[in-house]
Amino acid sequence: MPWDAYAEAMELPNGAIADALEELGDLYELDGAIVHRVLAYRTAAKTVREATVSVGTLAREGRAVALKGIGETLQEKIRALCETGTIPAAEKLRVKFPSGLIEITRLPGIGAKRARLLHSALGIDSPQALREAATKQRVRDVKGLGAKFEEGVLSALDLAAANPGEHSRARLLLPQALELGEALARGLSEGAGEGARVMVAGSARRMGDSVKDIDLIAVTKRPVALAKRLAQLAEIESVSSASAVGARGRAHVGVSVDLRIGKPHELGNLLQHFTGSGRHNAALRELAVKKGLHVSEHGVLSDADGPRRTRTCESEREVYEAVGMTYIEPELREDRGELQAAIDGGKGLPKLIQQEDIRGELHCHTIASDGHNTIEEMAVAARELGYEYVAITDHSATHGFGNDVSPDELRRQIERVREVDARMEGIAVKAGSEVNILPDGELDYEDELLGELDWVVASVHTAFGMGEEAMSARMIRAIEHPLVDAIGHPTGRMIVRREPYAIDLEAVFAAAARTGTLIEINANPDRRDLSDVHARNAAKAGVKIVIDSDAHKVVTLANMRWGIATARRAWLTREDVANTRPWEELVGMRKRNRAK
DNA sequence: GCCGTTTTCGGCCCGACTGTTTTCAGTCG
Repeated sequence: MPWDAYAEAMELPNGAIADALEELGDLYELDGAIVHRVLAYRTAAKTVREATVSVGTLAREGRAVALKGIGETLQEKIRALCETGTIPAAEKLRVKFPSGLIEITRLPGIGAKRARLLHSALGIDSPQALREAATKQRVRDVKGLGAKFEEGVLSALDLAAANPGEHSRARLLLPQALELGEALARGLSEGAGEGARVMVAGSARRMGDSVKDIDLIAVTKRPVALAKRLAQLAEIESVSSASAVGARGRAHVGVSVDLRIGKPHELGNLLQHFTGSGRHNAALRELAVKKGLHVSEHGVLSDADGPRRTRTCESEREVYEAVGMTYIEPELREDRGELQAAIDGGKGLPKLIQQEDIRGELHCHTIASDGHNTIEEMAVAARELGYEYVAITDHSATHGFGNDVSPDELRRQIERVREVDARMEGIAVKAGSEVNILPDGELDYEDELLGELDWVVASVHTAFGMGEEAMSARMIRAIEHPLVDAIGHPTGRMIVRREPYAIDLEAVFAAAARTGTLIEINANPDRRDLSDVHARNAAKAGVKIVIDSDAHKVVTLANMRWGIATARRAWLTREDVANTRPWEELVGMRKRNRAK
C-alpha cells in the first residue's frame, strides 16, 4: 500500500489524541484560563484514553459528542488534530509558552501559576534555566517567592535528574501494592490500643491495575503515637511529616505512603474519602451539593442544619445513604456511571461477581510446555481451590518459548489427561490447548486434532507489530474458527511494561458475540487482559467472558483473584462470566454445540 | 469547555499543607 493510502486508512490513536488534549489543557492553564476549562480538557483526555473505539473516527462522524466530557468545541479540535496533525489553538499557545515551561510544572511544588511567574519575571523557559536561576539565588527575589521555595526548587530538580524519565516513577502492580499496604496496616495496628483500626484505602482498595501511592486510614484514640509508628516500620525509608491527623512518607520500593488518622465515629467518612477515586469523590460531592449537602472526609454537612452540625458516619454505607444513594463497591468508584446507578434504590448497580462464583479453571500449563507442575499436581491444586473442573491448556506446536507440543505429543498429553481424570476424585480434568493464532489467523494444529480436545483457547504470541487492520483480521479469523472456544489475553498488554497491540476491539467483540466465542480476562496480575474498561464493553456487546489464571505452576492458580478484580471493575455479574457455570452447562454454550 | 428533575447561562467539590504573607495564594490529593 502506498504511504498516502496507508496514512489515510489509519486513524490517530486515542492515546495520541489524549496527549494532545492534555498538552492543550496545560497550555491554557499557563495562559491563565479558569480552572474549570483546564479541568474540562483533562477530563476529556481521560475519556479519550479509556475509549474502546477510535475517537478520531467518532469525531469525523460527529459522534464524539456522545462521550462524557466532550462537546462540540472539543470534537472540532479533535477533528482538526486528526485531519491536519495539529490543533490551531495549541500552535498559537506554543509560541507563547515553550515546552520546557510545561516540564517545569511537573516538578513538585510548581504549578502553572508559579511557572508563568518564573517565565515572566526571569525569562525561565526550561528546567535548565530554572536551575541556573535558582543556583544564582535569583528566584528568591521574585515577589511572592522566597528562599525556602528556591531551595525546594533545587532539590526537586536534583530528584528529577536522579530519576530520569518521570514516567518511570515507581508504580506497583496490585499484588505488591496490597502486600505492602497490608504489611504497613499490620505494623501500625500492633500495639495501637483497643478499638484502633488501620485499613488500606486508595486505588489498591479499588483493585486498580497498578498503584502509585499507598493510602492508609486509621482510627484510634492515640493518633500521635500511631503516626509516629510509621517511621519505625521496616518497609518505610523516610517520613516527611507526622502529626495527630496523619503522616506521610516513602517506602523503600519507591512509592509514597499517605496515612490519615481520624476518630472511630468517622471511620466511614475517612475510608470513603481516601478510597476515592478523586473523580468519584468530586462527582459525588457535586451531586450532594445539588441536595444542599457537603461531603468531606470529616462528615456530611447539610445547608438545612447550619454549619456546625456535621454528620459523621461509622460506615461507608451511611455516607452514601446520607446523600440518597445505595452503597457502591470500591471497584466501581471511578466515575463511570456508578453514582447515577446508585441513586434510585441502586437498581442500576450490578450484583458483582465473586471469587466463590468461579467453578472451574480453563487456562493453565504443565511441564508439557512451559509450566512447572504435572497434570495431576495442577488438578489437585485446582480441586483444593474448590473448582469442579480444570482444563489443561499447554502451548501449541510453534510457541517457541517453552517446550513446543508437537501434534503427536499433544495426542499423548490427551491420553495422560484422560488417565488422570479417570482416577481423580472430586474434579473433572479436561484436555485442552492454548493454540497459537498465526499471523494469517490460522491455528497451528489440524482441525482433526483440535476436535479431540475438550477446550481450545487461541492466543496471539508473535508478530505484535502488524498494525490494527491486519491484527483485527487475524483475530477475527481465529474467532470464526468453529473449534475455538475462547480467545486468550486478547490485547497482549503488560501492565506498566507494554502497551496493547493495535486492534479494533469493537470489531473483535462483534465477531465474538456473533459466533459465540468467549473472550478471556487473563488474571495474571501483569496482564489483566482484557482490561476493566474493555471487558465492560465486551459484555455490553453481548460477549460472554471467561476468567482464567493462565497458571504456570500450582501457586499461580490463585491469580484468579486478580481476574475477578478486573471483572468487578468491569461491572460484570456471575451471568456475564462463563466459568461460573457447571461443566455441562458450559459445554452447551460452546459454539460447536450451539451450531448443532 | 461542559452541562441541565432548579439553568441554553451561570454554575461547575473539599480540605490539608506550605511558604509567603500580615490574611492568603498556590499546590496537591
